[in-house]
Amino acid sequence: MADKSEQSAAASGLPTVRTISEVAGVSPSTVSRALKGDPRISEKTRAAVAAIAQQQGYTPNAMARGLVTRSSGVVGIVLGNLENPFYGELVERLHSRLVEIGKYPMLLHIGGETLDSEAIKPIRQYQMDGCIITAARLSSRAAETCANHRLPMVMINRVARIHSCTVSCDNYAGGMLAGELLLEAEHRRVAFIAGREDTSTSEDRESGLLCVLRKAQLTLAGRARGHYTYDGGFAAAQELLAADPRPDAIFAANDIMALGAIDAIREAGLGVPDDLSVIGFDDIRPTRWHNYRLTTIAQPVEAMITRSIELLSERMASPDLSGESISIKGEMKLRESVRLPAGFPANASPA
Amino acid sequence: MADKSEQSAAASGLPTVRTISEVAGVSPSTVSRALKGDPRISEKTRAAVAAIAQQQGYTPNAMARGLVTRSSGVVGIVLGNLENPFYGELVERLHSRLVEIGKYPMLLHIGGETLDSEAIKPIRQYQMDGCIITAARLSSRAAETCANHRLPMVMINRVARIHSCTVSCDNYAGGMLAGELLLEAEHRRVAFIAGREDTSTSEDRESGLLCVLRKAQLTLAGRARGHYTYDGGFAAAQELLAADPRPDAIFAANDIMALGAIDAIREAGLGVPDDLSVIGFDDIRPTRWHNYRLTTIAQPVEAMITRSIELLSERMASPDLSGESISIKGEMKLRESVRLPAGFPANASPA
DNA sequence: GATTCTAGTGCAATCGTGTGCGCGAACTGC
DNA sequence: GCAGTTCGCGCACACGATTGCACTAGAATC
Repeated sequence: MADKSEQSAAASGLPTVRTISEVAGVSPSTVSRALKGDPRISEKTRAAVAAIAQQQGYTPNAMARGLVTRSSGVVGIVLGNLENPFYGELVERLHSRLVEIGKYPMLLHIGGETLDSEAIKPIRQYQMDGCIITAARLSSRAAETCANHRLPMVMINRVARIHSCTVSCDNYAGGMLAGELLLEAEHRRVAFIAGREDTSTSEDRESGLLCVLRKAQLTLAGRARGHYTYDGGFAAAQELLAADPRPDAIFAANDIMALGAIDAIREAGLGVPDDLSVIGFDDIRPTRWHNYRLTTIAQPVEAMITRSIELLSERMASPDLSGESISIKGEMKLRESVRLPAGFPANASPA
Repeated sequence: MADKSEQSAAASGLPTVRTISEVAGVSPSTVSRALKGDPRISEKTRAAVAAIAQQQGYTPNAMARGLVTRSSGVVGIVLGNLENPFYGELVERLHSRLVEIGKYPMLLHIGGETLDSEAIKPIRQYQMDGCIITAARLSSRAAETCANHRLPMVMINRVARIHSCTVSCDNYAGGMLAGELLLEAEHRRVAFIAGREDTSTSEDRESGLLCVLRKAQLTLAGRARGHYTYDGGFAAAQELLAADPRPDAIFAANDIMALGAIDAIREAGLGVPDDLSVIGFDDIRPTRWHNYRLTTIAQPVEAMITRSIELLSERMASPDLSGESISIKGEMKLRESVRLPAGFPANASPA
């Protein structure tokens, strides 16, 4: 017995259940149960074990535990392009919420490209409990792997092409909000800067805008692609400005492109919002910078994360729950890149 | 035998070494060795095992492996405030380099605050192989924990208060570069916007600047704190502009603050670089935005990451290597926020 | 042809934790 | 006082991969 204890101590130097059990004079299983609060263990034993564990600085080995419970406590995270501050904010909050529920996030992938099966290998290697995906599309093989593995998965701002959960901002309603504001500000030549080809977010935001325009018997005064980047937005705005007559308002599918558009408009010698109004989507930090003061539709990040964690937790507890899609309304943030409608109260939000 | 195989298959559905071994008609140990390329296994057996593993879609269980090898393949990552795009860029590249060497990054902490011992718990739980820390300070207890654990650790842009490795930009030389450029541009009233109180990066950049000024028999024309944020830089610039005579150039300890400063200067009705030159540090994406075109000292991110991974790899292989500090020179990026020195070639870099 | 050597493989223990089942003691009820 | 129940705990195995050592078969040597 003493030999065994010395062996394990020599092996890693860190206390294990056996270390604790020998000090406490009980069996390893009792230690394990005591620390998990198993009701079969007497309160007296429990307290004694807990005290010794505390004093020895015991921390359970997550790998050993994961091996037998088949639950590693690890959640995979796939991030979009971090040049867009939106994802930075997202991952920061996601991280703390995951830690709160006792899970730790492992980075699977960063960047916008399609997620291939190589990138999701660690999901199987580490027997991940779940996965949160933002702004990337799974390759068909990768999706298949996830499905076979019955991996609880939540996609943020992505439509589900496979059986899974999604949480997104109500992009269609957001597009409508933007359109309504621009119409109230008496704009009639509204142009749109789209994101990437394959993203439903950009499409939905555009559809919302179009719906509102149609009701007012208007059509789009211009349309260009901005690839969700500043440079893309800049170039797209230049393209739109070349039209004759030029648009009097631009709605960009996200903030980064809107900022690019503002700079392009100004570089063309025009003023925002004097000559053109610009409205974005996301409400990232730089929209508040004094140079921009961009009016935008804020994504309800807090609510989206709360729901994502809920959906994920539920499915980690019962993997057979069916897929669910949640859509949350965004909120208009009125700043100074849109000409205010006549007699419009500065601090009110349009319905 | 058949029973056992069916049991393990039923347990998880995924192939294990045993599954492979039974199909191949060899023992699990042979499978393990064959897949690791052990020279004792004949080429014929190796190929057969590899083929079956491939066909069955076998992926080794990292937790089981980690349990016995005491190496989890996980590397902890501590990130600074992701509102600063610098860290976004950093983590994106760190991630891909880590994956290249077969390690996976787990997020330990995001944000600028001191790292307490709660946040680094997963290091022990998951028996992490190493840790990369950017822009956060360890609490004394956390540092002690790392030291006891002999955790290979590399800090990026942080001075080591404990026995470990650091990789940083040569902040002092960078400060000198900035100072020299401003003097060549015939500025004589140079002000500085500092970062947070406790950061050596800000201090070193300031010292470099001061050294150059001193040589030219000048002193700082102003100094304010910007807390490494846009708003902080904005407010700091306002404070500096209130001085009489006001500075004719501002060096900010990082780009985000420099951008805030530019906006403050313009909001005060002054021009950049006509009335004041502004220079930053980091070379984040927004410095290239058309509205700013900020001259800055670029951190050698690629080189810094390469060295960090090297240091970490070496120490994961031999944990007893002693601490090492590497400092890499940054590079001046000439843009338009600094008035060009008379007769200064636009595309040359100052010595 | 016997012996030594080597290449190739299998056995069994191990890492640290969780858990089904069994066992003894105490307690209850009549 | 005895049977049945409950309570508290330990035994032993499992999870999936790695690895030291033993073992076998064939080759090489004398």
